[in-house]
Amino acid sequence: MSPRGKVLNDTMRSETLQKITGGALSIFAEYGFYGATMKKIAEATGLSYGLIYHYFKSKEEVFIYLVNLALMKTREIFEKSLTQDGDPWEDLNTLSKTLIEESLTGDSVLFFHIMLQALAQGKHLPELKEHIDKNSQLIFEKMIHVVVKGQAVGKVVEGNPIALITSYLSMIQGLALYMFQDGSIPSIITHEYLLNVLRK
Amino acid sequence: MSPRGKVLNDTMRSETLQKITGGALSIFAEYGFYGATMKKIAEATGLSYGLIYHYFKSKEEVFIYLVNLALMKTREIFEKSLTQDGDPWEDLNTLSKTLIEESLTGDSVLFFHIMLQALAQGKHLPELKEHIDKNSQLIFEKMIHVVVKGQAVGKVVEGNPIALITSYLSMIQGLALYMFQDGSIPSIITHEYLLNVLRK
DNA sequence: GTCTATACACTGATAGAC
DNA sequence: GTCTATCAGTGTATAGAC
Repeated sequence: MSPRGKVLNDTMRSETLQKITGGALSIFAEYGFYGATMKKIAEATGLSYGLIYHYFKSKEEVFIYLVNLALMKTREIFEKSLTQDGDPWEDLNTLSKTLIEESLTGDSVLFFHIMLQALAQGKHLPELKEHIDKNSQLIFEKMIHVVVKGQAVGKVVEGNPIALITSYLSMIQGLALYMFQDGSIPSIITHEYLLNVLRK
Repeated sequence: MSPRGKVLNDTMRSETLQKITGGALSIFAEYGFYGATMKKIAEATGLSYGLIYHYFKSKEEVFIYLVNLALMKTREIFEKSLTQDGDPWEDLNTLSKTLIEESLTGDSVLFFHIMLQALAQGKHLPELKEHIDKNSQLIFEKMIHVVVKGQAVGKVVEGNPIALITSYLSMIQGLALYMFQDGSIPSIITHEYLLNVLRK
């Protein structure tokens, strides 16, 4: 999972490693796991081909490393926004605002694209599927509390909470896909449209 | 675009061609354009490797053919559902019901997966992007009329119609992505959750 | 740590037998 | 129409010089 088995998740070992992961992120996001090649990644970083193998032992390991990074960033957003100690609708508002205004803009959207590629093509990377499933479940559990509480106070629309959350998360992934093609879309989409999914 | 340049879109030339497109559909849907190989496709059809090249001149041509098929099926659904001569909300209800209950179930979902793969990785197939953009625009135009009319009669929520439609279409693509992983989700998602995006 | 050169398998596409 | 055999090019990963 982690390169050379010693790198911590919070701080990168060296500047070179940052260059590699940065280049790999953009290439994997654009071409997917199979379409990305080590040659393209090397060219994107400006470094030499063989050097990547000094930091990662395989292409698959680079990809899994980046997906885990994306999973961590995503979970962090959900955990920070859903404080669960005040108005549940306020939590959902903060979450939606953060997702639309921060996660789906600039370079941050690359992490969503990586997730997209992992979901669309990662069926044959078992280790990947495990991590994704585990993290998705944690996010789901976190949201269920807020949604149910929101329904109790009459702010969230009726319906199966699992179905509502699935709808919500689906729209985010779908929006990320749209922004893949056309970068001009985000400007007209505000968090209010995302909240429409849950609003009573 | 069309195999050997003479095949009509409505009727397949032979049973063999159907086998090829069927196998190719499932492989492309699962692996994406780059991850799919002609060998895998041949194995999925049960036919020999070289035979595919008797019907299509390249892997790219097979993919583009299938994406166009998916685009046509998608457009057909939108055009049939949005009659535009009655209650606009009724149109949106019909559309949502068809999408959830027919398009996102069984083998039909493979066409959405193909679209997903094309959107996620088709940036470097220019011919593809053209067709997708053209068809997307037609769908958008068709929907705008209904959404604006729905807002006029107070059934559709306020907001930028383009943003509302983008939200709606994003959720569908996102749901297709979810069903890629977990086939059990569709059972709890009804068209009502999709309509929540537009409901006032 | 960083680079170039290379081994080796796989892929897309073609040729040609039946 | 259908098949097997094959070619040229590309891809991952490694070896080894500096």
